Amino acid sequence: MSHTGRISPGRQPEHPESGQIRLETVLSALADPVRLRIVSDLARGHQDMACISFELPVSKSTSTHHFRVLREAGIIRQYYEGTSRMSRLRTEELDACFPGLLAAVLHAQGVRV
Amino acid sequence: MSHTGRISPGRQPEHPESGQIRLETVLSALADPVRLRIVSDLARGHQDMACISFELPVSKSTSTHHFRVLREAGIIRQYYEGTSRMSRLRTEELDACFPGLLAAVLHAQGVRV
DNA sequence: TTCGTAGTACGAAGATTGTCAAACCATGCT
DNA sequence: AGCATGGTTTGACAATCTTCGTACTACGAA
Repeated sequence: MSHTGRISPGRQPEHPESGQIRLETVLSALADPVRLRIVSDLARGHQDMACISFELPVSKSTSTHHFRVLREAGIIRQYYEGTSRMSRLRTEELDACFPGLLAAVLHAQGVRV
Repeated sequence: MSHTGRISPGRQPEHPESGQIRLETVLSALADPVRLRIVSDLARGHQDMACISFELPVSKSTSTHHFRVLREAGIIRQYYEGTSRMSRLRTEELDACFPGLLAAVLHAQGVRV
């Protein structure tokens, strides 16, 4: 883990910019139990987790799908670290777009903010 | 509007109780442009509107569908007044279940709370 | 270079969703 | 009674979503 962390071209996942994040897309992304759990886990202090460490009740490919939905909605940011794909919540950006939204969702999920 | 407002049996729409309202269902219900607009319109002081007065860009039956989704999610309460079905936001109950959620969504929609 | 690990890509199957038109029902008015 | 209005029900269709297994790629370690 001491080197560059080089990434092969075409492996940088696409993220929407803050200004492009749409409310409906965010709500839609959060309206799924698996994704809601991913978001809750991330907020519970497990920032920058690899996909594998979530222990989701779905297959690998389904897992990839859900992370992509969250990423394309603008809810998480992902980057590679070795073969692992790390995820973190885009908390500040999301709060700038939709103040209080993520906090309300997390609070409803029992995550203390 | 001076009389009893009698309702034929079987026409009282079913609503979930406060305790039965689920976050995922609420998020899912709000993740649609037509329904988001209905909720915004209701919040913009048009409480207790008949379905007809929303001027939605969909057919009658689709309109019925969206109002049902909102009602079954616990977001609106509906009752009959003559042949009209009136709707109102379940603001307090929703805020008791998921504090700040509706406010955040409405704020993101440009509705001042 | 060979192998294992972490994840992605690609169908495909099945369920859900948003939409409509047509037929229907309930209420109020004439 | 008859009619107009507001809404519901039904059935259909297309699109999207969730899920999976299989095959594949990228990286790190031996």
